[in-house]
Formats: sequence, C-alpha cells, structure tokens
Amino acid sequence: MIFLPTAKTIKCDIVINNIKQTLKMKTVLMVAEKPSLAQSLAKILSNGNMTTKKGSNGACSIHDYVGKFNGEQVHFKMTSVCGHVMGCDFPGKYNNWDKVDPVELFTAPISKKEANPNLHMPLFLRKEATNVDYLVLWLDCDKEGENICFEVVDCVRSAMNRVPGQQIYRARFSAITETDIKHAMNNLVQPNKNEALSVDARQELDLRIGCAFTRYQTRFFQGKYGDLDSTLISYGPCQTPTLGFCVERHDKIQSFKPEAYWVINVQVLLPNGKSLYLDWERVRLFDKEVAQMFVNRIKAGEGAQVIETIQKKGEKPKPLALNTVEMLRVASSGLGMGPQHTMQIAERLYTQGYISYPRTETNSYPENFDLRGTLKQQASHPHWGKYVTELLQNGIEKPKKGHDAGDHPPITPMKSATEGELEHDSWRLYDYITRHFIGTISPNCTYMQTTIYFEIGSEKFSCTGKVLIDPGFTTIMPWLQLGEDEEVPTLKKDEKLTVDDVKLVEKQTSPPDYLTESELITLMEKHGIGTDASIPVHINNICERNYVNIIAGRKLKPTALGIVLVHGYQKIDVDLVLPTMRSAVEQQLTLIAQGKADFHDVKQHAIDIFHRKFRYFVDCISAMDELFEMTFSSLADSGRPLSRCGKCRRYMKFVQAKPSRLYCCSCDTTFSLPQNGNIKLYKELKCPLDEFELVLWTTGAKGKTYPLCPYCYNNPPFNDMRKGMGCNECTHPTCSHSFGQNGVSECVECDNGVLVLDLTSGPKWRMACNKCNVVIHFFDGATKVSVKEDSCEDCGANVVEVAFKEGKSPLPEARSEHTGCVFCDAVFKPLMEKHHAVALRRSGGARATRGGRGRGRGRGRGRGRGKPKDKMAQLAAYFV
DNA sequence: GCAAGGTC
Repeated sequence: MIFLPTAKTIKCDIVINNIKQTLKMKTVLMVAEKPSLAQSLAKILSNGNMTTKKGSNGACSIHDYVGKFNGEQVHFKMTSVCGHVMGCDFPGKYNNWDKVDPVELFTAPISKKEANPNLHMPLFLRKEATNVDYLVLWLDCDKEGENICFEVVDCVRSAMNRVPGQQIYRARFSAITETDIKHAMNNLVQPNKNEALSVDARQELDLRIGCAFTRYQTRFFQGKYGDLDSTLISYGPCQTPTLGFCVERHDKIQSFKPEAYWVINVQVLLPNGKSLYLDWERVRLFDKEVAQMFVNRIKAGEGAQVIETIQKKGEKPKPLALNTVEMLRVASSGLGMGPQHTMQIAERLYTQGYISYPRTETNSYPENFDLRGTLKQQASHPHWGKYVTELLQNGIEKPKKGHDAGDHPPITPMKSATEGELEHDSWRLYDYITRHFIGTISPNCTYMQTTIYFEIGSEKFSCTGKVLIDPGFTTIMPWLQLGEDEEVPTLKKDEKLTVDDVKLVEKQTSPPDYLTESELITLMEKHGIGTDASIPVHINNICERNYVNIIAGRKLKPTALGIVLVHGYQKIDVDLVLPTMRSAVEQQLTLIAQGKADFHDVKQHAIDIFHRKFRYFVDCISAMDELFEMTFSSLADSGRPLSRCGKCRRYMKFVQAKPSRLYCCSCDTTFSLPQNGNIKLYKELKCPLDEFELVLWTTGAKGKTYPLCPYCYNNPPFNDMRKGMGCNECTHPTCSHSFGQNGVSECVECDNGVLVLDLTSGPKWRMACNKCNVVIHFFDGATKVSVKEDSCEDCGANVVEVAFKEGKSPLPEARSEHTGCVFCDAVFKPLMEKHHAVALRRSGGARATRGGRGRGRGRGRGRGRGKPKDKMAQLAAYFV
C-alpha cells in the first residue's frame, strides 16, 4: 500500500524545510522498535508538539518536531522499524532437502535476508536517513533491541550526511515515562556490540540445530512409517523441551501406582445437639495397622477436649498488575482461550485503543502511572461502574510492587467498552483485563479465621472456619471469592464433647492429571524457554506438529508421536529434550553479551558440540527407531492400493496420513503428492513418459481438480524445472492438457517434438520441447502469456499473446500487449533465447500443431529407434 | 518444507 501525502503532511514538510533552510538546521533521525513506541516517545520528547505522516512502507509513521540536540536547534524525525529488519537463513542451494545432507548445515554458510520483504524496511530506513546528520537508536533495551540497533545502522549509515564527530547514539531507557525518556535523551550512550553479537550467535545456533535435526528426523521417519500423521517431524531448542514437559507429566501418569491410605473420620456432638466433623492432625497414614491402633486409642479416650481456640485475621492479597504471561495463563485456565488466540485478540484490542500494549514482562505500575485517571474511565460502565465510583470515593489502594522489566507498562484498559461493541472473545478478554486492573487497586480480601483444637485419646484434631470481613477486590473478581462463610461453634477451653462417631476410611492416592496449558506456561517461564511473545508460538507448534492434543480443560495430552520422540531423545541423548540445555546455551551467550568471551569462540564451541550431538544422534537413531517400530506401522503395512507403479507395474499404496503420499512396496520408493486434497485414480490413464498411472487431486473448498503423474510430480522431466512444477492443470509439463492448450509449434530442434508453453514458468516464460529437451525462454517479466487458436500464416505455428505491466514492457514503443507468432514476428524474435540447441528455428518452417496436437503425430516414427538417450527422448515411444 | 526472535 502506498500512502500519498495529505495536504497536512505536505504543509508540514514545507514548513519544516523552510525553517531548516533559513536556520540551516541539522536533522536527527530516531528509530524505535515498533510504530506504537515511536509515537509515545515522540509525544513525550516533543511535549506533544509534533506532526505525523505515514512512511513510504505503509507500516511505520514519521513524527517530526523541532528541538534541542547537543545544544543546537535541530529537526527531529522519529520513526520505527517493526521488530527485526533482517533474519538469517542458508543460501538457496542449501534449502534443497533432496540434495543437502543435514549434517552440512552445521558448516554451511549463512546469509542475512530481509525479515519481512513486504515491508521494504531497509529501503524505507535508507530513504528516511538521507541527508540526516545524526542517528539516535530507541530500540527496546534488551539484547534483541541491541541487535536491531546494528541492523538499523547497517541500513542507514551510508545514506547519512558526513559530519565531524560522533553521529550514532543509543538511548537507554527503562520505562516509557516522561522522566525516564527525557533522562535517556540527555544521557545518550553507544549501542552495545557485544549484546548484539550474542543475538547473532543465538540466531545462527537455532537455525543450524533446528534445521539439521528437523530435516534428518523428518526424512528418516517419514521414509519408514505410514501413520505418523505429521508433515514435519520438527526439532527446536524451545519447542522440544516444551513437548518434554508434556511428556514428563504423561510418564508420571502412566507410571503412577495407586497406593492405599487411611484417614480417620471423627464426628463430635455439640451442646446444641448438632454434629461437627474434625480434621486429624496426622491427615492420613499409609499403614492400616497403625491407623487402626489410633482408632482404638480414640475410641478408648474419654471424649473430645477443647485445647484452645485461635482466631486470626487472614488476608487474600489483591493481584499484581497484569503482564503478558499472566494474561495468557488466566485466559487459558479461566476463559478457555489458547495463548495464540488470546494474543491475536489482545493485539486487536490494542490497535483499536481498548487496552495498552499487550506484550510486556512488567507487572508493576510505573511511579507516575495515572491509576485514578484510568479508573475514572470505567466509572459509568454498566457492569462495574458502581463499584468503580465507590472505589474512587473511598480512595484507591496502593498497588502491589512487582517486577519492572523496563519494557512496557502492565496491561490495562485504555478506554471503556461495553459488551455490545466487542466480539464475544474480545469482550471476555477486555472484561478480564479491566476487572484485573480494578482489582490491583482495590483493597485486599480480609476474613476472620477461627481454628478450634481438640484432643481425643492423645490424638489431636481441629476444626477451621473462615468468615468474610471485607470481600475487597474479590467483588470485582468474583471467581476468586472465598467459599461460603464457615462458622465454627463457640467453645470454651477444656470443654468436653462426646465423640459421636469414629471411622477408619480407606482411600487411594490418585494420579496427577495432564499438564494444563496454564501450568505449561508457568514451567516455560520458569526455565526460560521462549519469551512472552514466543511462548504461544511454541505451544502452537507442538499442537500443529501433532505432538500434543488439547483436551477438555485446556490440558495437553501428548500423542503417540510426541511420546516416542521424547522417549527417543531420552534414550539417545537426554540433553536434546532437557529444559536446562536452553539455559546452558543462554549462559554461554550471556558471556558474549558481557564481553567476557569471544563471539566466534563461543559460537563455534556451541556449534561443535551440537554438530557432535547430531552425528551421535544419527549413529544411534536405531534406538529411537525401536520405539517408532513398536508404535507405528511401516509404509509397507500402511495405506491402500491405488495406482500402478511405472517401473514394476505393481499397485502402489496410497498413504493417507499426513503427509499423504504413494509408496511402492516392491521398489521401496515413496512419491510425495500435493497435500490438503483428495487423491483418486484418474481413468486408469498412464503417463506417456514413464507408464505410472495418473491420479486425480481434488481439493474440497473451491473444488479445484487436476490429474498428475506421481513420478513426474517428484522427478520433473525438464532439467531446470522445479519439483512440483509443470502444467497448471496437472503439473505434468508434457501432458495432454499442454498439448491441447499450449502446444505452440513443431519443435525447432528435432523431429516429432512439440514446443509446449509451460504455463507455470512466468515471469521467466518458456517453451519446452516434449521430446528433445530444447528450452526456449522468452518474455522475461510478462504478466501473461497465452496460446491462441489462430495460426501464423507464414509458418503455421500458433499465435501467442503476451501482456506486460505498464512501464515494464520491452516491446517497441512500450506497448503493454502484443499478439503474433514467436517465429515470424519481428517484435517477438529479439525477445527469445534458446538453450540446448544451436539454431533458433528449424529450416523449412514449422507447421502448426492443431487439434489433438501431438497425440497422433509421429506415430511409428519414434519406434524402432535406438535406445532413448534420456527421459525426454522416450516420448516418441510413448506417444501412441 | 526447517529454528527462534522481533513485530503488523
């Protein structure tokens, strides 16, 4: 999207440029980590006197104002990035799973690429940095932010003006408050290269380790089993320990052996004739004989004697201010909403201005936070307005002091909203966030707790009751209310009561339940697995990969696949699944950040360790495979016969479980298929190239359907054709579709061949011969190329139509469309380029290939020739 | 087609 300057922004630009010209003002570019922060910072630093315009990339804004910098009047431009500008990946050739051994990924080069190509962030930054004299980096003050600082510097440095002295500065702030931000502006420092490097190291490690293990185990297990039900058997330093937690609980449940224990139920008779149940001080015993002995003692005793009554005031404390992780926990356990879903909703509420920034670790309000103002906005709310008004009248309570991570203030409502104006789940989350906020500045809940202690035959018993004094915050957070008042009788010290009933009751210990999502979040946070922003992603990953299922009550139950994976790691190398592994690596990285260790040394050391671990894992994979064998069916035992193999002519099996594929048992070969659709046999037709029976792929929603050859789909017959490419109907480059619709002419290179337009080859359009492998490239960059029914009067070839975007056309006079013959047309000819052959056009002219093109042509001529040189040459034999 | 980390 391109944002055109409005009258206001143009006016503002003119004004600023005029001022700058008159005063020869210098310009300071300032960059924050996200657009929302750029706005907050600019508002504070300009004291509200700024003008705002949209950036050229459509995502970021630029806030302009005039102020003092290093004692001189300057023009400030505050803008932002959107998180990381760059990401890292392997160069293209390493991304071919067929050609690269995963172990190479530990030594393969790594290159930087744009994190989000749609945002054109480097271009945007360079543009904004042009003619700028100084740069001030306002990235978040953590290691990632420090890393982004250098990404920004790399983009802008060459575009900036050259002025003497220091040009690049870093602002260090710990809260988004006026005091802190202005202090940071007046005390600029330098970006910390070591912290940035520690992130570079982490990125590289995660990439190498994650990709190597994921590719290896995906290939290994998918090549053997037909019912894994997951397209990807991924491994990751965060997702795998996350799965580990879920399987650990599963193992506890499985290995749990119920144990019998005994409790003594005692009932005494009160003076008013009612009965009172007492709790035994020993709670329970695992030895029946000993428990029976106590029962006998109690029975032999002379009734129950009151030892003492203790009354004390109890408090249930109000909650801490809300941060992301706590919000995710409560949303999961209280609202039944998954973390990913919750974050999506929270982000929408934030962009609509209903709540503050939802990604924060901080659960303590900054000193100057306007608690009353925020509360006042809720004073006339239909659900809690009355409570809020009373709270404002009685005076708000001081909130509890939590942890200030220096990122963003806690999550609070920003304006009042009613149930009607929000969607169902948005309302439920807003309702919770607002009630939580009100709760944090409400009084604690107080109650009176009375405990009466008894002695019966030397055994001690008690009875406890709670009576509410002030519900405090639980009025607004009713799900945290105390239970019903439990009155206890008034009894005097030494008073004696008759023992009404003594029973020995046998019970059994019960197993723990599956981990709740909320408990998992707590465990991840405790072990430093992921961050507030990435925890939902990791949980989502292990669900999507079919390692765990979410069951009732948002509990995580591992699947057979999840269980064998974790047990397999435990057998081969337990480090691979231990949560401590991540923190151990983080510790090493911290040494880089602190400047105590060399970046290359630490990084290489960690890579070497995981390189060795990887090789050991590969050597020992049979140990994990033993578990897979016990749990899953081999490919040979999976699926149902569907279509015939072109090599052995036997039926191949269609394996439906993800990823669906065809498997030939006798050739022991797997053929992948397009996913997310239905596959059935296609009219028992055979591929002309390889005799494999064609299958028909149909997708549900739009009802798209096309036939394909299982062999050609996996082994593209053209040298430079990508896997899965071909005719847009059936992915087969020389199928009957192509002949019917896209045959252009007889081949210019060989006898009997037909040049076929490859409809998927745009924007580098090409034709290819279905026989001799000649490939003709033409019209680089055309938006559309199609074959018409008309034929050229000179040579008989079909007429081709081509279209270019306006301004991108290489056609004469920059026409955007042209129709003509690719062989005879003076316009087309210069735009063609041929591979694998010398002559552009066969002498004697080519004939048009009309109706039933190719099908009957060459019948008999191809037969009896010598052994075909390559696959393409086999066409003559099959086109009969 | 792969990781984890930012963010939209």
